[in-house]
Amino acid sequence: MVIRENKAAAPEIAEENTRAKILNAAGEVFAEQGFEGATVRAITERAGVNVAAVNYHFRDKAELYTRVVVDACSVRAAFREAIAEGTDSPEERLRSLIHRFLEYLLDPNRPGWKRRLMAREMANPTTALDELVKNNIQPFRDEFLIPTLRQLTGGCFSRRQLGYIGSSIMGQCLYFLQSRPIIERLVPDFKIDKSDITEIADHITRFSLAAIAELTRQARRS
Amino acid sequence: MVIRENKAAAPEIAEENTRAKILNAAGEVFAEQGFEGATVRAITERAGVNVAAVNYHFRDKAELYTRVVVDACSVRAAFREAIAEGTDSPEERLRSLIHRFLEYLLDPNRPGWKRRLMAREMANPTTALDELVKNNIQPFRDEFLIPTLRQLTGGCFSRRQLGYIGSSIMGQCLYFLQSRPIIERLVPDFKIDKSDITEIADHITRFSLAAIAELTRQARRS
DNA sequence: CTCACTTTCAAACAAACGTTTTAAACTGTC
DNA sequence: GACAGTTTAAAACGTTTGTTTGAAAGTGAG
Repeated sequence: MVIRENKAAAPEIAEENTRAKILNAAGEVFAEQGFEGATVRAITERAGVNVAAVNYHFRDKAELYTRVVVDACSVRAAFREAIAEGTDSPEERLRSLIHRFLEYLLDPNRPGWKRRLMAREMANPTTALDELVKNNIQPFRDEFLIPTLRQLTGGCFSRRQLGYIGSSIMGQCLYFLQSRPIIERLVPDFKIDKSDITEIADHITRFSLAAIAELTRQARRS
Repeated sequence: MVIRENKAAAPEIAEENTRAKILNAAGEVFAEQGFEGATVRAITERAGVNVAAVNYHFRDKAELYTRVVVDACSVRAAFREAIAEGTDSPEERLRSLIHRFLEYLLDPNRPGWKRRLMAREMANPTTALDELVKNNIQPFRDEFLIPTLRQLTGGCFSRRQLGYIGSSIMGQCLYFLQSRPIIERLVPDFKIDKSDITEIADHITRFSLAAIAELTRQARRS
């Protein structure tokens, strides 16, 4: 039985090789050219495999795209665990949420094409965006961010207002993913590495906590 | 000579008709499908003209796209004048800037395809984005927003920090353009009309002024 | 009405595209 | 080595695409 175990594993690895090559190459080409602009021949050429391999390993080009995009947008396991971790104060909690969200959006250790594909998907949605929102963004917002904001503001604001505050925070974070092409044109030599993410997160946290504190003060005064 | 003037005008009007039809139809189709996904036949069918008309009136599909996108991103004349208008206080000025920027991004009186095309262009840049940034976004940021922030903060922050504050404000505004597909999935029945723009602008102004006031206070205390 | 220019149109063109087909090569089991 | 199943490859297929072509129709001036 142990020998059979080994045998079953071997073809899996071989299959993974061509298939993995296609997935990676496809990710890059789709990120650069979008779905329509990317050709199966460009992808297979970059992968170093034969053009028929796409239809052997995937039903068609569209299925390849969906798989690649879903993978790019999928949550890193660490993300959900990290945002679920308890932290001491609501301030600290918001800080943590913002840091984690930015890490999810901008992780420099992930291939750049995943980040770019995610940005593309947000602008030109396919069904993958449904998954991205349902699995990652909506839980982040509804289960963690808004409740934290409710704590921070001590019940001073309506659900609608908390929603707007939430969008202000998410908008600041998403700016660095979605407006990257704009930023690069505004700020020469713009790049994001680990320390930049921390700096950005620190700024957004400071700015947002300051806003919340002041808004809460004003609300309590009236 | 006057008669020749009239004659010259007449064919211009006729030419504008087919050409305008193509531009409008192209705008819609490019907004829906992107450059590669949009076919010349889909565009001409929607425009109700012959497929060869595209090459008669425009050099090729790419030139049609560029013209359409540049038009979609072009500044409304009122926008530049409005943001150049003097206002009383820096607070009022920031309010005005935010309102105008949002109106530029989200104007419900403009065809929806222009807004969607602008969002697409930001995610998948062509040369049109260079123009958009250079003509609209960079002046807005560098000539109006940052100087206003400098006034509001009374010289407490470095250029870098003012840049971050600027990005926080712009990120909040761009969120409602760029993350529209996300918002629509988070918030059922989401729509933006004139009063929504005002409400959003009011929120972003309040949030941002509160943040700036508090951050400035903290900076002065240390 | 003639003429020159403009605009429109249908057909054609050449290339590209995603996909299919078929056979060869590969792999693993008995 | 035979066999069955998997994987790879090149060629072919049918369709689509952007563009070109050549002629007809339209327009306006003299």
